[in-house]
Amino acid sequence: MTLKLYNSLTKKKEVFTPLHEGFVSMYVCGPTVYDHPHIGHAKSYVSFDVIVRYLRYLGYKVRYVQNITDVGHLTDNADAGEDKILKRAQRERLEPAELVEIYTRSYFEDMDALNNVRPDISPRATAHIPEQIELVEKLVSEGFAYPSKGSVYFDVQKYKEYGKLSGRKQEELEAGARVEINPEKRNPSDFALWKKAEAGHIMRWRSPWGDGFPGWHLECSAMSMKYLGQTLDIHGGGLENIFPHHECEIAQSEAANKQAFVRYWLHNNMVTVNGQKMGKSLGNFVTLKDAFRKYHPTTIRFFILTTHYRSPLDFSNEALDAADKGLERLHNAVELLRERLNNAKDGETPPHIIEKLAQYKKAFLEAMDEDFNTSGAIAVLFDLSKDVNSLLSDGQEVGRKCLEDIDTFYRQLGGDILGIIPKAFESRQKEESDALGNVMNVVINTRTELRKAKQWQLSDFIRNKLLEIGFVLDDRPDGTTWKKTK
RNA sequence: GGCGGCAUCGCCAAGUGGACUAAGGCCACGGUUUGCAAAACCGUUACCCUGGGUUCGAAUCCCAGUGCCGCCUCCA
Repeated sequence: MTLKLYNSLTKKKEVFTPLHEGFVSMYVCGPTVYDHPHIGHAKSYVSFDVIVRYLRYLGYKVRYVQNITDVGHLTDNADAGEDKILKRAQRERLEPAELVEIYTRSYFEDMDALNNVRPDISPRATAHIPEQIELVEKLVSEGFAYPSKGSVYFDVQKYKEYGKLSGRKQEELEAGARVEINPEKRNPSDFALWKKAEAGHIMRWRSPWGDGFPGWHLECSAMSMKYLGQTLDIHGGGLENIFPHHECEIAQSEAANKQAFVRYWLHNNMVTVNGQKMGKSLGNFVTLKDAFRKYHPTTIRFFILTTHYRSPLDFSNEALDAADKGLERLHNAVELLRERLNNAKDGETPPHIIEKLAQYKKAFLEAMDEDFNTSGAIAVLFDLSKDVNSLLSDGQEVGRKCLEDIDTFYRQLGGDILGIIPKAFESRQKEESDALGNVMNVVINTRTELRKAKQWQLSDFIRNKLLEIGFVLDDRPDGTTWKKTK
C-alpha cells in the first residue's frame, strides 16, 4: 500500500516519499490571531490534523509546525492597509501582545475541542524577528530584494519561477492589478519583506533599514527554515493562500536557499455557509464557539471529514443535523460493543470475523492512501458498524477477544486516525453510587413493575416525561437502560 | 478581465477509463423486532448537467455549451 497525495504544485496525485526516510517535515499556515476562530479554521486544521495522524499511523516520525501570526498580516492585502493585530488591539484598547494572547488561547481551546493534536511547534512571528531580518538581509545582499524608503521589497523579476504554484503570469498580474500602484516598488507585483513603521505604529522592531515590522509572507519562510530545514516535505494551507502568500514564500525561500522549498503542497478547500462564501465583509462568519453551542465539536469534526479536504464544504443546519444523526449511529454501535465487553466471557475471535476485520481495515487504509479520502474511510466504519450491530443483537454469546478486536479497530482507525470515536463515552451513567443513577434505578424498577402488570399508559407516560427532560429510556430484552439525550 | 475548481439518488457525499448491476450518511416508504416505542437489522429509490468525440469499453479522457463556486480586496 502506498500513500498518494495531490500536490498543488504539479497538479497531480503523487506517491509520497519523504526526503529523509521515516521522517516527515510538515508546515501548515496557522491563524492570524486577531479574532476567535471560525468554521473555516476548523475545516483547515481538522483536515491537516488527520493528515498528521495518518502519517504517524503509517509509522512516520512527523514534526508538525504551525505558526501563529501575530504581526504583519495587513488588512487590504499583504502589502497595504493596517496591521490586523494592531488595528484590533487599538479598537479593543489592548496591548497587541495582550490581544494576541487572548486569541491564541481561544484558538487552542477550540482546536482542542475539535480533538486536533497540538502541533509540535507553534512558533510566533514576533518571536522570530531576528531570523526574519536575517533572511531579508540575505535576499538583499544577493540581489533578490531592494530597500526602498525604509521598507524592503522582493524583486519578482529576479526570481524567474515566480508564478509556478498559482499559474499566474506576471504580465497578467500587472494588467489586472487591483492594488494601487506603490511608488516605492520597482514593479507592482514586488512584495514587501519588511515594512517601515510610521510614527505611532507601536508594533515595531529595529532593523538595518530603520524601525519597522516584517511582511506577512516572510515569517513562514523564516520559521519553517529554522525548524524544518530548507526543504520541507509537506506545506499545507488554505486554497486562498496559494496566491499571493505561498507564491511569495516559494520565491523568498528558493531565492535564498537555491533549492526546492516544498516537495508536496497541500491545499484544502473553503467553507461556504448556506451556499454562500463566508467572508468578513458578508457578515456570515460562524465562530466555532457559536457552532459548539449547537453542535458537539465531534459532530463538527465528523461533518468536516465526510467531505474530502480538497472539496468545498457547505455549512448548514440541515447538513449538520444529518451528520449529527449519522455520528450518533456510529457511536451507538461502539457504545453497545463496549458495554458487552464489560461483562464478556472469555472466548476467541472466530476466523470469519478476523477475516472481515482485515478486509475492512484494508478498505479503510486504501481510502486513506488515496489522498486522504476520509469520506471513504468513514463509510468503512459504517459498514463495520452494521455488522457489529447484527453480531451483537443476534442473541449469541460473543467472546471477549472478539469484542476486543473490534474495539481495537474502532480505537485505532476511528479514534487514533480520524479522531471521531472517543476513548470513552460519558453520556451513559450507570454508577450505582451516583445519586442520579440511584433515582433512575428507582424510576426504572417501578416502571418495570408497571410493565409487568401491563400498565402501558403509565409506563409510556414515564418514558415520555423523562424524554421531555432529557433522558432516553431503552427497553431491551435484557432490561431497561437509560441515557441522557445530547 | 486573468487563473482555478465543481456539476453523481429528495438532501449531503465517495468514486476519475473495465468486478459501477455507482460506497457511505440523512430523509422517505415497506418489513423484522417491540406491549407500543427507541435502538438495531433486511428491503426499495441514480441511465452520473447537455451535446458531440476518443476507445473494444467513459460518471471517469477530449471538445463545445449551460449552470454554480473560489482565488486575483477582507478570509483558514
